[in-house]
Amino acid sequence: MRDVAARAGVSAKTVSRVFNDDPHVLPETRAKIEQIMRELNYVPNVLATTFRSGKTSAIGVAVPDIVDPYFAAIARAVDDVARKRGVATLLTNLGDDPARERDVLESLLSRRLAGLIVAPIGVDHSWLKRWTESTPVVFVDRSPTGLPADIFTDNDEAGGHQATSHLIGHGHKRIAYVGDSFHLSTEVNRLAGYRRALTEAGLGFDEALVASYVKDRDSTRAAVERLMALPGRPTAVFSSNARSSMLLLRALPEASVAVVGFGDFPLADLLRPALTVVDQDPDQIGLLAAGRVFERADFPKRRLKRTNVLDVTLIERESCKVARP
Amino acid sequence: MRDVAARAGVSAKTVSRVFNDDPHVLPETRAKIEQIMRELNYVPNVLATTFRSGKTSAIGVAVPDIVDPYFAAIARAVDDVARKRGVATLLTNLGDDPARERDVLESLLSRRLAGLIVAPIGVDHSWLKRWTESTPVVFVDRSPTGLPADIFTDNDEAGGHQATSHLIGHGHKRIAYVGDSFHLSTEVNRLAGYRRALTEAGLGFDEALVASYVKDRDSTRAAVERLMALPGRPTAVFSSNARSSMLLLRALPEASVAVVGFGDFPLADLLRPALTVVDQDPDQIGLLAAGRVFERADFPKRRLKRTNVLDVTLIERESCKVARP
DNA sequence: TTGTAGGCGTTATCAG
DNA sequence: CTGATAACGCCTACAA
Repeated sequence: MRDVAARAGVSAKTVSRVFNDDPHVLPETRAKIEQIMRELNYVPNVLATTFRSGKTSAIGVAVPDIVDPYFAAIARAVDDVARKRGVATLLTNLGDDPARERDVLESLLSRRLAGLIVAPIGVDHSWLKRWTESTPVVFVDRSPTGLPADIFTDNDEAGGHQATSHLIGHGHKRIAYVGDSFHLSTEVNRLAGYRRALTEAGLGFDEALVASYVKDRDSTRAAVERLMALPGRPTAVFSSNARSSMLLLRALPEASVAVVGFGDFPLADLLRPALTVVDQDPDQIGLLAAGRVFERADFPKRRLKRTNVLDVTLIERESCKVARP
Repeated sequence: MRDVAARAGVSAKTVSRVFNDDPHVLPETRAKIEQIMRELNYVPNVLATTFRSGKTSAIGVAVPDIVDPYFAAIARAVDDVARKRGVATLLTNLGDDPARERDVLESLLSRRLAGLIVAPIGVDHSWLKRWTESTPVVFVDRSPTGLPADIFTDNDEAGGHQATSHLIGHGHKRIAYVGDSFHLSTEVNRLAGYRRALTEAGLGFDEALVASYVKDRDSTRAAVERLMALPGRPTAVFSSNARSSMLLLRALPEASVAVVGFGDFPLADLLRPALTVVDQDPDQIGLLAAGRVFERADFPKRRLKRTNVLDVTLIERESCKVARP
């Protein structure tokens, strides 16, 4: 900037004004400076600007796993919204270690972002309080713990209920539940919905039918073997998330049990049998969360509903129809 | 920091020293300061540090589309490497407008990252030159244009040749090529491989068999209809990328033509027929690219091979066997 | 319309 | 081993 100012025979402040579209600059002065900026290939130091002003024109997104199409879709939806406002989106992977969540998030927050959207993996977010005083933080998919904050999530309980009821409607009486970890609000709620559906149908809840650590090929295989060897062998399975569904389809003996999954994913409809799913709307969640971040930033005092639950819908395909009991 | 220094009765510099593990601090002074830092919940301002030092402990990754599992895998692999070194990864979506590529990348670079990994969408990267003087930039998947730079890419030509030869081996003589845009080096090379295989087999290259704008449902449908109505109707298709493959499988009349795709994707093996693919190794690319960034950062003078081409391998499944001519 | 002074939080330098 | 001072590049406030 110094060089530009020197070459143009003006002060640094005037150069700064040109960049910030300050109207109080003579057109000719402006033209000259712009010319020299191009020549010198000058790009203002965003860092210095941010440092000085305390805010960057970027929002952060943190998700457990960027490879998961659900989170990728949320991230892209956020990016679309931010892009329209000329704001950059910085995405980061949380990984699978809850203990590192704080480090990763603070590394983002310390860049003085204009906002942060997070699908958490941790079990305590009270430490986030001091950050929320200066940066709007919006949760997606999973609720925060120990912190009041904006959250956009799916109606997991209703979805679990819908999926299970649908299988019951197809005549199944022994329905297994397959999921991964239980420290997430989503899983807890989906299991609750599953349980309620069973109870309402007078089927009763059997703990043996719950397989809760389906995370990779081995654990999936083990879970399937255990379930299939059960005295009252299940004729149907409710898979509580897309990752588990994909693993399950690989491990299940072909067309041996009916399946309904929570969460649609690419190609689910091209499988044989095509997978019946409870469809979430990650694009919508990303859209709303990004909108909320900007709304909080623009109108800090506005009172808004913190908890926002989106409806889910069942997409009936074929996998719920196989193996009628 | 000021508060901490005041409370500890030392200067700011000493506090700074404690943070930077400077050995020239009395253990008791250090203990006292650490104590007070905890009490005050002091977190150093990364921005100020970066601003001052000119380098952040973060690397950037920019990809065309984060929803594409290939790019998501690269990003996660990079993150894994960076995480082990205690470096954060900032990911960003380039989108589909080549004109915006520069803005997005400069917004990343101006944060003074320790390095940048980019799968470009643009057609000119000469402007990046001034940045590469201060920041290691490594390309992945697609080559840069107008700029010498590190690049890790698949052997696209060999892959195209392999896929096409494989179909020829199954007796096909009319093999279509389906891809998306042609301004990418990857597509150009895959087409070249396709062409070479045809020529080597004495089959000749027929421009009518090339469908180059398969980007969404409509364009895919149109392309398939055109190809199927051709006088010499193709009995096989080489799809030059995973996105096109997924679209194609949806649009193709069931089991009507043999297919080999470039790029594996989740569930490709569970489809009926299971898709035969040329397998890339995005994890490996991410790993190598991240390694190179750090190597360039640590040893600026070391001479390294710029262009790095990774081998691809054909995974034979079923889709290449249907519709034998 | 343009310029000057001061400071954002940290660290390098050099002195004590 | 510790401290004072200056500087990183920019912007706000104020002055000319």
